[in-house]
Amino acid sequence: MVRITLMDGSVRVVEQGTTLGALAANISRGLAKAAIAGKVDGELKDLSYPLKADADVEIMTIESEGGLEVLRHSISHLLAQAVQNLYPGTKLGIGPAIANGFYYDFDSEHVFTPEDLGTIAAEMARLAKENYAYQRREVSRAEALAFFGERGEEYKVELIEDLPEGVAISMYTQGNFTDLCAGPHIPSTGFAKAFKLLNLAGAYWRGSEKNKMLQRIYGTAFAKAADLDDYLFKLEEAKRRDHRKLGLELDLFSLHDEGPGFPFFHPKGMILRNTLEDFWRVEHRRRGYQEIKTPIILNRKLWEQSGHWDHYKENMYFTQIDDDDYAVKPMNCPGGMIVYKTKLRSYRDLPLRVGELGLVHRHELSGALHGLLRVRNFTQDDAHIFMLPSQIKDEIIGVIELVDYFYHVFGFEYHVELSTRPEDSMGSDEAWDMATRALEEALQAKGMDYKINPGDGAFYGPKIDFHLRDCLGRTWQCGTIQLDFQMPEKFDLTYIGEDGQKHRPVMIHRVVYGSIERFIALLIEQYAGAFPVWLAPIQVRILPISERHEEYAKALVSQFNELDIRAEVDERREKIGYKIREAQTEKIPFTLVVGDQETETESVAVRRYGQANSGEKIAFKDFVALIQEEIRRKS
RNA sequence: GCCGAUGUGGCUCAGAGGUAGAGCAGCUCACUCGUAAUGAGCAGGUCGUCAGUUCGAUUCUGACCAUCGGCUCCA
Repeated sequence: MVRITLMDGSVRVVEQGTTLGALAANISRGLAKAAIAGKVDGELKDLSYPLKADADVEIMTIESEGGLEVLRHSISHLLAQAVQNLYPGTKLGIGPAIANGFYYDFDSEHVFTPEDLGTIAAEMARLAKENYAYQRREVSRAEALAFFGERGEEYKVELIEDLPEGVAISMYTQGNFTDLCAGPHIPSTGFAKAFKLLNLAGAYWRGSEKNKMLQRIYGTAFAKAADLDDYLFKLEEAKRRDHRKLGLELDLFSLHDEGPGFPFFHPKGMILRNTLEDFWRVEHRRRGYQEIKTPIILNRKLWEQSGHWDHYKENMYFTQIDDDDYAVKPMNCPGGMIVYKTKLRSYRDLPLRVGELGLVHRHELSGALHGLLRVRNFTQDDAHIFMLPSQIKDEIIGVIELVDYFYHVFGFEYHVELSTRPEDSMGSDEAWDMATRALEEALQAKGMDYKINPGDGAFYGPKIDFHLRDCLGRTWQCGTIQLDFQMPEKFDLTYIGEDGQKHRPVMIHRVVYGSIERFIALLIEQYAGAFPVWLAPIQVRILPISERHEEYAKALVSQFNELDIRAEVDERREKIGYKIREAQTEKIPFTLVVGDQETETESVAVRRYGQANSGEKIAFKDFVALIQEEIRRKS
């Protein structure tokens, strides 16, 4: 007999060899039905796993988060089975569960088309109905190599060869299909009830562009059909928030063949930009930042000195002036270095916080361009902080707090990553260690959760990245803090210390928005285009009922203008319903209807965006107070 | 850059080997109107670009460009 401790702390004594499935049945009939896998002493196991010794056990149901992952992973095997049935000779890559579903990579003679997805899904449904059991078998390395080698599964062979010594190698078989897999899996294919194949993509084997490109099929799966429908509906909803669609509809910006990756900002988009920049300037001035502007094109020698020529050339654009080589700046820092060096600095000047809204150009691969989220020129809300080594931690904490404050104002949730030394980089290991440790300590001092991103730092230093989410759940790096011991060295930056001697300052590169363009894209999606009043390109639209109310409407507009409130009149000879509809379509926060009653009483009938059946009449001066308060609160 | 898909008036989309349509938007006219579309009329496209096949191509083929979904890369 073995003693099993369950999640709730209760203990069951069962016969040795009892399977997890039998244990679940022993606990309750409901659990037996919902169970798909389990955890034994924290390790994921199939329901068929026999309990050999005393253990802590958790039975996982299909509804639980871990359970959903098991289900999705199992359905990726089902996908592979269907594909190999339909397209014999297809070789298998990998097929994991991912955040919202799963994928499987294939190497096939057949080029999959979107139409094939329906055929494959039908085959999957057929296989699910057959209700094959997922049977686990542990094998020796030699046996596994022989099995997959015989079948020409070169990718599986490569995976097996890379498995560490001593690890158990297992294979799962359902019907005529066997895959190399650690498991666990659902008991049988019949559990796959609600799944959908979503799209096709190319993906390099093991994520390296040096390898062959495989064909990846993405899909998703849920415990029940209602959950799947719900998810598919949310995907559709998300498309409505897409900043590329809303940017066009709301007339904020446009992209053209004449400048791929070089966005054009329209008047309304400029209001957004300028509002964000104004806010940025106010908040930075308050925190002791100064502002500079450095040139966009600078001499080749500068880029050689900074190390960009050696480490960043592929991403840069070049030009010639009077037979000399110049580069268009991909970063603002070298310009900032030059400004620092324009005079002798004292330790009393430090920390020196110097900001720059700088337009940088970077050559991104054509296939990577994406609306305003990935472009080839963008404005960084950059700043370089020059400081004493003793000021590092406090300065980093100051930036972390600043970023947190900004994102909070816009209602963004974010996650943080710490990126360490990349392969192509400069400087000593000691300097990198010191810098990485300083960033880590600051994060710990703030009690922040963070993920480590090995080898993803800038070529001159490690960094803390702040990631925001787009409407489809993809995350984008926005804010970043990069600690740099290299540039001060390269440019021989100095300050005069208390001892009257020259010393080397340390510097931070940091951005809060990251890229104004990217931040605007995420804002559009965050608010679904319905901006809070302080950001809205048009804050108030006045709709006169008829021609005789136009004069009053115009008088209101000039009063709003006096107060820096962005207002306009819709003077078209249209019915009020038509004008209301249009103002709502344009997501204008406040629509004011003015007719005889309002004209006579110096009032306005207020309709807020998204609120039907309103039209509350209030005095004009009361409305002004209301909107001013809302602008002030940035809500 | 790589894999796949797409590319028709400002926008959303239909269409066929014989030289293009709809709705919305725009313009004109009428209606002067109280909270999500008043009616009528007009105008607007060398069908992404460049080659090729053909008596003839926007429709077939190829190359290129751009966009979309990924991979890679990064703010």
